[in-house]
Amino acid sequence: MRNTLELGKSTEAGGVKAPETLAALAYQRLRQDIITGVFAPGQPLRLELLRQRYGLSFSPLREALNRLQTERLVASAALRGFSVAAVSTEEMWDATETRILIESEALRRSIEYGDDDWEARIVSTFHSLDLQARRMTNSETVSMEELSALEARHKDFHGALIAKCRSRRLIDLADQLYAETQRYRLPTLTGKTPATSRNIAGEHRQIMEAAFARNTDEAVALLTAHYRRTSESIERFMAEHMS
Amino acid sequence: MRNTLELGKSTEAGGVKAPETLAALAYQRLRQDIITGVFAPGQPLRLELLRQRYGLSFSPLREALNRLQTERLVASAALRGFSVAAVSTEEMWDATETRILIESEALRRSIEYGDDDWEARIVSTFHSLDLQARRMTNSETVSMEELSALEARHKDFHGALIAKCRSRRLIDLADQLYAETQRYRLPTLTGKTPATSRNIAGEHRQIMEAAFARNTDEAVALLTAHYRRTSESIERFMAEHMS
DNA sequence: AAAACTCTTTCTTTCGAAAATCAGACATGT
DNA sequence: ACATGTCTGATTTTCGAAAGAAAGAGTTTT
Repeated sequence: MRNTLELGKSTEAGGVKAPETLAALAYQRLRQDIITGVFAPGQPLRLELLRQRYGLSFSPLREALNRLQTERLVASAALRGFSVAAVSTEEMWDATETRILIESEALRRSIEYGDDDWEARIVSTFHSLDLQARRMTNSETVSMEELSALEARHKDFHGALIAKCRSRRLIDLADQLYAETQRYRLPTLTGKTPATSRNIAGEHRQIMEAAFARNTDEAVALLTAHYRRTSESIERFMAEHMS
Repeated sequence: MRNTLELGKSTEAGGVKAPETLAALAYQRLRQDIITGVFAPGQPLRLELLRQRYGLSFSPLREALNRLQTERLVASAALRGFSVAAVSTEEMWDATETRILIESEALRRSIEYGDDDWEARIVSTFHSLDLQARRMTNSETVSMEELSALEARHKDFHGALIAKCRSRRLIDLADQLYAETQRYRLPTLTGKTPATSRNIAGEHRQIMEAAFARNTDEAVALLTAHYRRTSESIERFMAEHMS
């Protein structure tokens, strides 16, 4: 009896491609479940548990876990299996500052090489993000679906900013670091829903406008401040609420 | 019958740790064989072949290949297996410029935080590298062992420069990018043995001295020029010798 | 001859069981 | 009581076989 490789064919929005092997499927689902906090930081990832949860065998799970390990979302001890990577302010800051380094350079190059198409995509993703954010501030209840939709739009916007940097490596690294830092912004960790404390939309707009004005240094400074503020806010929260 | 996990216990020099699982062993050996050109760029990596070559089963090999894929040393098509990542001037330059970005920042921080211990290690590794290089320029024949010894010393020196940057991520990224760029410096690709065309030792010494003088901008500029010169030289060679 | 189809071969991918290892409980001796 | 050693159950890691997919050869059809 075998899982007959009938995988989701829909090429969904938000940059998620249909997996072509079970290992790729395991990677996507595990990654998502770690990023969204379904599995808590530090929690052991027992193979048997995952096998049941995803209906897969050891091999594809193991491959997925190995990939996630190199992305620092999963930790593993020699013969003691895997666990969700732990969180700490040190790790958060290292991820944040590395992300700033990568995205600053990527943004510089994108501004240099960016064309009409680039601007169009930024405007479009900014608008989608803004719309989703407004929709959520108006309603009292925030569903899980809306939260992940907001997250997807947010990711799209930041992706659009650096899309024209002409470096596969910078884009992939930004992607990785986005996933790492996303874990720290989770309501399960910070207790509050995003977009409440600061004027996030305003910061995004400022970055966009500086980029369009080809004001490179200004755009980079704004982006840097944007990321540092977020991490500082999380650091404050963690200091208060965790012993 | 099973491979009884009796792994090399010796903690060898050059930053190679004894593997604790067969998957880790497979990773190390495969990585080395790809970096040193035992497997040519673009060459398919058939599982059966690897199984025989390393005396391992599919599972550990597959895990190793997956890890190497995220490091861009191995490429894989959906259901068509793995192959050694192809080489191209575009990829080389992307790797080079990304490396410059990472190591420049890492060097800046290392200079800021570096202590006596840091300087000592740089002096020591520079000396070892210099010694090995002199040994090789004097003798006519260059053995494979000497070449890999030189490579190890070279890696140690560049590692020592950025060792005190206080960022796991920057160090690991530098490591990865070192491996990527190393493939382009291979005699099998460039035709010539290293350290012949330029005054490599002199460039290294300049970087070291600028770092010790806490002349940050100068050190970074020298390091950048060092890497760009190498890639330019390889690019010239490739343009001449490959159609 | 070109296109479409089937068959065969080759290879990857997945599975589930077997082996190896670890962690903790229990017992033994000092 | 405190080490020290052994056993046991849980878990990871590895293996080899089986299933599935792709590429190419040969065959038939248009």
